[in-house]
Amino acid sequence: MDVVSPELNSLLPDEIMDTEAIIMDDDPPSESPAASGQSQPSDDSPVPMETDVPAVPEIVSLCSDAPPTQLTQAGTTSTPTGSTLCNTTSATQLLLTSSTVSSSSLTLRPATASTLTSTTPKTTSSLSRVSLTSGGLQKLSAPFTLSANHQIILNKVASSPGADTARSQGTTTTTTTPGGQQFMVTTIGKSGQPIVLQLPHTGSKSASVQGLGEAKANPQHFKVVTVSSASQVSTLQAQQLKTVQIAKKTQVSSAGPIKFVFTKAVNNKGLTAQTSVSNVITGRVLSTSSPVTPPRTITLSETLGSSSSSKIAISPLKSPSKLTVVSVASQVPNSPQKSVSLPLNMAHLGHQILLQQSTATSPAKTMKPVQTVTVGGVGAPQFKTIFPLSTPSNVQQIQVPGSRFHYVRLVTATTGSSTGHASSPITNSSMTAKPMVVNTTQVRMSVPIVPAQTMKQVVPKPLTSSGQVLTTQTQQRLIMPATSLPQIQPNLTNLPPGTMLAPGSGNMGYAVLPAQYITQLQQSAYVTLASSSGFSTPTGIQTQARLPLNGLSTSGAAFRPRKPCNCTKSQCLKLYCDCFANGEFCQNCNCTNCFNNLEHETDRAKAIKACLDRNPEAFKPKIGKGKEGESDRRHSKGCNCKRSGCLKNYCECYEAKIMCSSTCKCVGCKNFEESPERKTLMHLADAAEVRVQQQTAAKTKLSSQISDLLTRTTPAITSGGGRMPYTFVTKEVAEVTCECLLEQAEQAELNQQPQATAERMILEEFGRCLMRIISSAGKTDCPSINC
DNA sequence: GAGTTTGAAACT
DNA sequence: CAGTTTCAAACTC
Repeated sequence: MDVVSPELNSLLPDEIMDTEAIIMDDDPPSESPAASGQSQPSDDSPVPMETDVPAVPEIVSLCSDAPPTQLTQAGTTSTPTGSTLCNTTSATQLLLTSSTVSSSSLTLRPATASTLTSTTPKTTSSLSRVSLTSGGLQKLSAPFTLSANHQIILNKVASSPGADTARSQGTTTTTTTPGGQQFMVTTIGKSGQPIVLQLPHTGSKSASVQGLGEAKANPQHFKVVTVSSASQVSTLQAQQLKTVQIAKKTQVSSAGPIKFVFTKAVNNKGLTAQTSVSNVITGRVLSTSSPVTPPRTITLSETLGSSSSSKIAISPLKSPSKLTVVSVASQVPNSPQKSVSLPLNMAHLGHQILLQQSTATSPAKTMKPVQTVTVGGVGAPQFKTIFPLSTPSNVQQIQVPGSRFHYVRLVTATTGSSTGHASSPITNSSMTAKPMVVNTTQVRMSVPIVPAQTMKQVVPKPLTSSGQVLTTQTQQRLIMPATSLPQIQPNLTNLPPGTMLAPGSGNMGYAVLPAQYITQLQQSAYVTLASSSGFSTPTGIQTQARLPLNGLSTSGAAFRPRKPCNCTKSQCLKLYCDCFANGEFCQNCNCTNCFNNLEHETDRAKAIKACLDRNPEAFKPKIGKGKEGESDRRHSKGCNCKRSGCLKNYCECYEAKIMCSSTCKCVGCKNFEESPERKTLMHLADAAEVRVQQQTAAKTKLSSQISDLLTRTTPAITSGGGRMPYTFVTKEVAEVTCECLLEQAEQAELNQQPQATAERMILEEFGRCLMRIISSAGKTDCPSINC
C-alpha cells in the first residue's frame, strides 16, 4: 500500500477533511442544544470500537419505491417496520445501487450541499434522504432483521426475475426507529447481502425528546451494514462493523454534519461461493470484497474468510478531493473474481464514493481495479489511492480530536472459519475485533500480531496482474497504533505526510504508516497515492508524489538504507530517535529496549500523542519545501547552533544541505551563501563525493567486466562443444598425470640423476601433461594423456 | 571503539 | 518562555 501524496492531500477541501466536522459514528449525540453541527471530539471520549453499538433498539421503517427508489424518513416518524416513508424533503440523499454486475454501483449523493445542513426542526435526525437503487430497483419486500444494534439486516433476497434480474437483486428497505433512527436496508450482490443504513441513534432518547437543537448539534449518521447472506446481525457483527463517516461541515446552523457510516457485518468464510460484502467508507473509503475472488487485480475487496492485514493510507495533510482505496482481493482458488462496483455519488457536494464489491459469480474481467471515494473536489478532483495489502475485515473510522483527517481502524475480522452457512443470526457477543489469522492457506497475515521486523516475511503477494502498483511490503511505518485509548488520539494532521494505516496488534486496530516510509520502500505494497492523473491508471499511482524528507527527496532516499538508531534510554519513543521521529519502526537498529515496534503499539501511541501534544508539528518535516525547489528549502524552526558554526552535521540546516535562514538562532553561523568556510567545506564534500562515486563506478565497472567475461566465455565454450581445460582434469586424468610424474621420478632414480634434475624432469613432465590437457580441450571429451 | 562534543528534545 | 537536563548523533582520537 502506498501513500497519498501530501500535495494531493492539500487539495482536499477542508469541509471534507476537516475532522472537526467529522464525528465518530459511535459518538453519542450531543446533548447540548447549543452544539453546532461540528462534532467536538474529546480526548476523553474513547475511540469507538466495533463493539460500540447503540444500546437502544430502534424502530425501523421500511420504504421502497420505484426505481430509483428513494427512501426518505422524517425524523418524527416512529412508524414501525413495514411502513414506507418517502419524504423528499430530505436534506441528504443516499443513493445505493447494487448489482451483481460489475458495472453496478453504489452511489451516495447528497442532494445539495446546502441541504446537508438543513434540517427540519421537527425531525430528529433524518432529514436525509436515502435512495437505494439496486440495479433496476426493486420494491422492498425482503424480510429484514432488526438487531439490537440499531441495525436492520435484510437477509438474502431472491433475485428478481426477468432479464434484469442480474442487476436488480438488491433490495432496499428503510426503517425508522422510535428514537428517530433510520435504517436503510438493501441487498447487494448476487448473494443478496443486505446493506443496512443506520442513521445516528439517539441513545435512549425518543424522537420526541430530540429537539431541533439536538438535531442541529448531532451529525447525521448513516450506517451501512452489509451482510452476506449467511451473515447475521448480531453483536458479533456489530463488533466487526466497518464504519466510515463522511462529514460535511455545517454551513449554516441547521443540521450537524451528515455522516455516512458504512458498517459491515463481516461474514465468514470463503468456503462457499456466496459473496461477502464489506463496505468501508473510512471517511473516504469503501471496500467490498468477495471471499472467493482471486487477487488478480487490485480491488477493493477483502477476504472475509480470512483475516488479513489491511493497510490504508490516510494522509494527514490536506485531503485530496478524491481518495481511492484499493484493497487487495484475497485469493481464493478456483473462484473467478467478480466485482460489482457500487459508486456512491455525492455529486452535489462534489463527493463521490465508488464502492466496489466483488462477488463470487462475476468473472474477473469485470473487475474494476480500484475503489474510489471522491470527496469534495468539484473541480479537478484529486485522488487518493489506498492499497491495502490484504483485504481489511474491518475498518473503522477514528476521529481524532483536532485532526482534519480520518483515521481508520482496520480490524481483522474474526470470522467463522469453518462454516459458511450461517443462515440464522449469530449473537456471539464474545467475538472480538482482535485480529486473527483464520485462513492460513492464503498468503496473508494478520499484521497486528506480527512484529514489524517480521513483516517482510509474511508479506502478501503483490497483485500485479493488471499492472497495478501493488508490490511487496517489506517494511512498515507505524505512527499511531489503533488503540481504543481515548488519550491516544494524536493530531493526525501533523503526522508525516502520506500516513498509512495498518492493522495493529493486540487491541490495536491500526497502525499509521507514513508516506516516506512507503516511498522509501519502493517495493512496498501498502499505499499508493495516485496523482491527479487518475486513480485507475497504474502509472498514475506509481508516479506518486514524493515528499521531501528533511530536505531529502524521499525518492532519493527510497533506496537508501535507513540509518539504524542506537537509542538506549529513550526506548525509541522519543524524538531523539530518528526512526521514531521519521515515523518509522525500528528495524535492524542497534537500539536497546526498543518500543518502536508493533509489539508496543500502546506505548508507542502514547509517545506519539505526547510528542504531538508538545509539538503538533513534531512529525512534520522540518525542512519545508521551497517555492522553487531546493534553493528555497528552509528549516521550519531553524537551528540553534552555538559552537559548530552550523558547518557540521550537528546543525540540522547543514545536515539538510541548506543554509541557515532568519529563523535560525544560531551563533557564529557560517552556513550562509557567501561563507568561505562553507564553500570550502562544500568543495571538500563534493570532492569526497566525487571520489566515492568514482570508486563506486570503478568497482561497478570491474564487476561488470568480470561478469561480462564470464557470461561471454562460458556460453562460447559450452555452446561450441568445447570445455574449459580444467574441466578435463578428471580423476582419471589426474591419475594418469600422476603416473606420468612418477614415471619421470622413477627414471631419474634409475639413472641416478641428481635431485635437482629429477625435480626438473618431473616438472617438465607435468608441463607436458598440462599442455596435453589444454590441447585436448575442445578436441575431445576424453583427452588422452600419454607420458 | 571509546570518549567527547554538540544541539535537539525533553523537562522543569 | 527560559533555563536546565537528557539524549543520541556527530565527531575526535
